[in-house]
Amino acid sequence: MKKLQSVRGMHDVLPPETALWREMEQRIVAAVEAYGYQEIRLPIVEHTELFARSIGEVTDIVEKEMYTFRDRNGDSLSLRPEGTAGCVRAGIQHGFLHNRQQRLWYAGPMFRHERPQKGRYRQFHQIGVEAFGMAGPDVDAEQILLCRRIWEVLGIQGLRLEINSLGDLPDRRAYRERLVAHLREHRDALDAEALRRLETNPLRILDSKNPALRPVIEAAPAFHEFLSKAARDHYEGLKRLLDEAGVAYVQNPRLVRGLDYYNRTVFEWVTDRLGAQGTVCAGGRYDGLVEQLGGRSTPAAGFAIGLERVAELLPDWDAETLASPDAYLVAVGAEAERFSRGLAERLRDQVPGLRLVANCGDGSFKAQFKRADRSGAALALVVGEEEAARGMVTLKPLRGSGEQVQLDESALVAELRTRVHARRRENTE
RNA sequence: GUGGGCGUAGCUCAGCUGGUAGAGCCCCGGAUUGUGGCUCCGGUGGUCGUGGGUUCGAAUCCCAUCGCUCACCCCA
Repeated sequence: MKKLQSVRGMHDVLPPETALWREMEQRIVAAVEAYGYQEIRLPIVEHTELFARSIGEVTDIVEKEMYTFRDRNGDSLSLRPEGTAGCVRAGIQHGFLHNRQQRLWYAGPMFRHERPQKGRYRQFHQIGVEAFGMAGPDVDAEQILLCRRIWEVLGIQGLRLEINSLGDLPDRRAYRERLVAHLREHRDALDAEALRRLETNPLRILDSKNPALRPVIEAAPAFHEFLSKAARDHYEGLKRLLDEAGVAYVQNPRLVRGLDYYNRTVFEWVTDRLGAQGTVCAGGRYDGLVEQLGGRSTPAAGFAIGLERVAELLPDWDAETLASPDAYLVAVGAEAERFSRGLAERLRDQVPGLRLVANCGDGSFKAQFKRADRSGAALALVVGEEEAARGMVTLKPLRGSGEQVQLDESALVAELRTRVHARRRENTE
């Protein structure tokens, strides 16, 4: 039989690494909620049409990266390649974008059929936020500040913020036309790649690394000359807000998007520590999307964080410790086992947040202590015939200093409460 | 879709110019009759990714194939 294996580009997260992920997610969510964003839970599968209409028919994502399949009744469905489309769809469907502001966040897996490499997977995970009903650059700035706070609480340093304005749709159309015209005039100077992009995504040609194209690219019209007054003011407003907040940024006029729905502000947080996939977080405005999907015209802005990439940048948290239980209950002998089963349940009742492993599968004191040690527990609780007969429990610290002591149950509960509390505080600092 | 690197025990790897498989870690037991971590002793565990070829003989050489990985491309 062929060896069973996970699908290419889709990975398991195992303990103790899962503890790192939980910690990371909890901190991000806490930061997001500190700005009043509320959680929305969305389906992983949507009608294919939703993504075609929002992300864009001719984008790489829609053309060749979506997991698309037929439902039993013939509908074309797709695994979501990103979160914004579903969020907007839900907003329109339930009418919660009408005439009001909304700040929402979501988290979960996204799917793109790409060739996997470092930082790029076929199932990857994002936490994203979307804000609706706010047209000014203040929300853009707020979201960038939110990002900064997230890096702060995660202890991640050295990210570079890049920003740009894509202008509004008419600006972009006008620019695109002029750019295509310019490139057509110099068709002979273009390479095969550029010629292909001329039809699909001409803005991308500006990114070409081929030095032979440099003269043509430098002679191309500059986009910022095509920005409308309103878009320019918006962009200037954003920069002023960032300056006031003390956020450092780099203007990158070549920062564009693989998704068609963005307009005006786009930004990315980038690292050079991850190899080729350096974008850790990307976002921007998409004022036209709600209307494009059939809702009433609604300004909107959002961003998404790539969790696999962020996880790679995390400081050295001690996964073993985060994942390990507080105590391991050792019980040897029939009487002791009986007593310890009841004891374990009472302790879980009375000590909030206690993570207690009760020994299963018999074993000598020696064997059970070995298990206790390997479980990573800070404490061993020991019940032998002697303790069981007297209703006592021996508490033995397994890490650090401290002698073992015999306690009755209420003293044990008190002791565990203070230890668990102290440990929780430690881990959230 | 294209290219580079790599596939040997659960994990990390060694195995030189072909002579038919090893270490460390992990796991289990013992030295310690109610006490883990250190040390020592013993043990479990591999169709050498898969298929074919060359050869008396292949983990080792050749071909194919699959997988992983990194990069191009694209993006979170």
